[in-house]
Amino acid sequence: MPTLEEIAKLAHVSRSTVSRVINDDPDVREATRRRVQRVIDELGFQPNRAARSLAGGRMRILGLVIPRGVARLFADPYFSVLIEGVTAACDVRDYSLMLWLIEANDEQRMTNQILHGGLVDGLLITSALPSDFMVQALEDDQVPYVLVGQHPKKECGYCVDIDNASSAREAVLHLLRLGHKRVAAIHGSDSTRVGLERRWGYLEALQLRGLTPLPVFQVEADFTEIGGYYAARRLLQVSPDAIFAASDAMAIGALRAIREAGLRVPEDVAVVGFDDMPFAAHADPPLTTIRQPIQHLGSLAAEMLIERIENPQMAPRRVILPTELVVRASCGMNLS
Amino acid sequence: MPTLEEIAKLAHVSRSTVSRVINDDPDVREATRRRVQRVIDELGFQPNRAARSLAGGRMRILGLVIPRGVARLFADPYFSVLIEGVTAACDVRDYSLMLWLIEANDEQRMTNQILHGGLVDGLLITSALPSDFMVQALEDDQVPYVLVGQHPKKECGYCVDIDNASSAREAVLHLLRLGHKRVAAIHGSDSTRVGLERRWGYLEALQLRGLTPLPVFQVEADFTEIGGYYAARRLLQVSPDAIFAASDAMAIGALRAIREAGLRVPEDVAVVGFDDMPFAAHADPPLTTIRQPIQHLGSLAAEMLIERIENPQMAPRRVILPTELVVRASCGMNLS
DNA sequence: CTGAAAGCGCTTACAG
DNA sequence: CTGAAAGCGCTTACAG
Repeated sequence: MPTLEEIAKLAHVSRSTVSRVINDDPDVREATRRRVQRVIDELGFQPNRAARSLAGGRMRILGLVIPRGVARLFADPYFSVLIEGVTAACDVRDYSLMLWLIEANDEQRMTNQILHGGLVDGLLITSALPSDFMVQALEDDQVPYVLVGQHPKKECGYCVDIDNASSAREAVLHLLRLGHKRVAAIHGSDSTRVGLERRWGYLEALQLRGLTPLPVFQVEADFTEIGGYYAARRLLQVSPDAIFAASDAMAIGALRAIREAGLRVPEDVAVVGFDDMPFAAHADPPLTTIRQPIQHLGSLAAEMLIERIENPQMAPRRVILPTELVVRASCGMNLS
Repeated sequence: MPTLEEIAKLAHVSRSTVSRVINDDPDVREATRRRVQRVIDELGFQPNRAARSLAGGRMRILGLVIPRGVARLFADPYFSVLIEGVTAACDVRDYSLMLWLIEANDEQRMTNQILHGGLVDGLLITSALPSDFMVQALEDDQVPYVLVGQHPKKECGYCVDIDNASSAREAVLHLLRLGHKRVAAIHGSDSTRVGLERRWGYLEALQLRGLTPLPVFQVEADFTEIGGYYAARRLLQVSPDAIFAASDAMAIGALRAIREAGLRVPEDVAVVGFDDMPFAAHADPPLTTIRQPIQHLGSLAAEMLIERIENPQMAPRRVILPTELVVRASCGMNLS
């Protein structure tokens, strides 16, 4: 691989000029630029990243931090799709993506290592993750970051998210509109923001229709299929005619429990999920759910982070992306 | 963030010595090492990665290249789990992981960009991906790489894989042992190595038992759930009593088709999958399948790559990891 | 619009 | 066992 120096020699210019061409500096005469570019193309020159970073103070690398355990549990497809969005945005802006799966207990060591050492210019962090420690470290060290989803406690300055509460409310209102009377919920843990907010949505919907939420109609699970399965088994004892599950994975588990109980979906029990994971459309029956724009969240977060990196003065910004109720067969379609 | 220079000053040594301490050079007096280390710890010093790389010629970064389309289609969990294995190995050896999802048509540009520019010291490549172009470029440029799975055409020098053919053979032999007579196959495309080899295994098993493979009992699909669904619908027209699906996703599709046809699994039609994806155990009924040690493949590949990076003379090495037949309910358990 | 020069923060022979 | 010095390949004011 040639160096910038050699390109300069062959193009009969200085290193400075080659550097300017590489960096799209407008102050280069067109003829010069073309001459240099031709040499670059001929030799297939790629500027050395380490040198560029050392001299320029920027790596053009974003870090994406995902909690290891959650990556498996919560929803594999979520992270796959998120990564797709992030890489798409990175490609456009000529950034690269560095990935960390971090252990909850290893957070402190990792944080230090990731934040400093200058390997990345900024961090994309999934909301489930950051401990107070980590968020504080990010703030203190003035490392550019963007949260995907909001932090459980703090109001985050820089994040992209959806409105979990109003989305859940829409899902439940849909069930109520269809005539279901005994709408139960499998909700995620209240210790997660997502769990809490989606549960609020459920409660709001009932209250909007003058219904009293019954404790026996609300069972907590851990966002997994198996968790949803057991939660649904408990709920079936009180004969709901509809179940709102706070994640598609839990909804799938509920479908299984309902089938095993010899009941039909949606005739006996309607089900609505949340997320619109790829498998939701292929469930039996296909799952009515709330579509999260996951890929868009990823690309938006990356774009926001890059903007923040390139403009450290950027004011805090919280973007809430709209969701969409995707009506399929599991909710009992209203044909009137 | 302090620099090495400042550490040197505070510890009353030269930069060289600080550098040696950081890099675990054994030729440092114990007392000196301790003194320097203390200053490092006190200031939380992290050596600058760009500078380190530029001077040392190594980034301590591995690149993982995944085809974008396939990432979604083939099996999300596969890549999630693979990444878990890779990052685990990286953590141990103090490497970081860079991720690229690349478009098939964008391969050439990406290859050039990834290979040169020195952003990564080596590449981990999923076998589905590399075109002849890419593999050739890797060889020509002497970039250290390790394939996960084998290349469709070339005998790869450095790769980790499973034995697809013999694993598939075991799965089908298991069905035959259970007394199934009319064993059909939903196989992947012959244009993929995985598809081809798993199909071989199916054919071998039949032939070992003196059975003649019938063309109508073999339907090709694309490794997806929906593909498996349609393939199974076709197969059901010729009344198989068992179906070997070359991936769990396809097996799930087959389960759905069988259920829709009013047949029971495994009483009417037994089903065996391949991969042991997380969802296989929660299928209805739970899916008998071949367990791939995906995480282990990932960590082994990363270790092999790091070894190759640190010892460019490393001889070619192909490691085949064992698989395991996981018997669940979908195959019709033999209780004798 | 272009070039000469300093500097980014490390590593690594080379001396001693 | 330790230090002085060169060098890794770029970027970026500063001149002109």
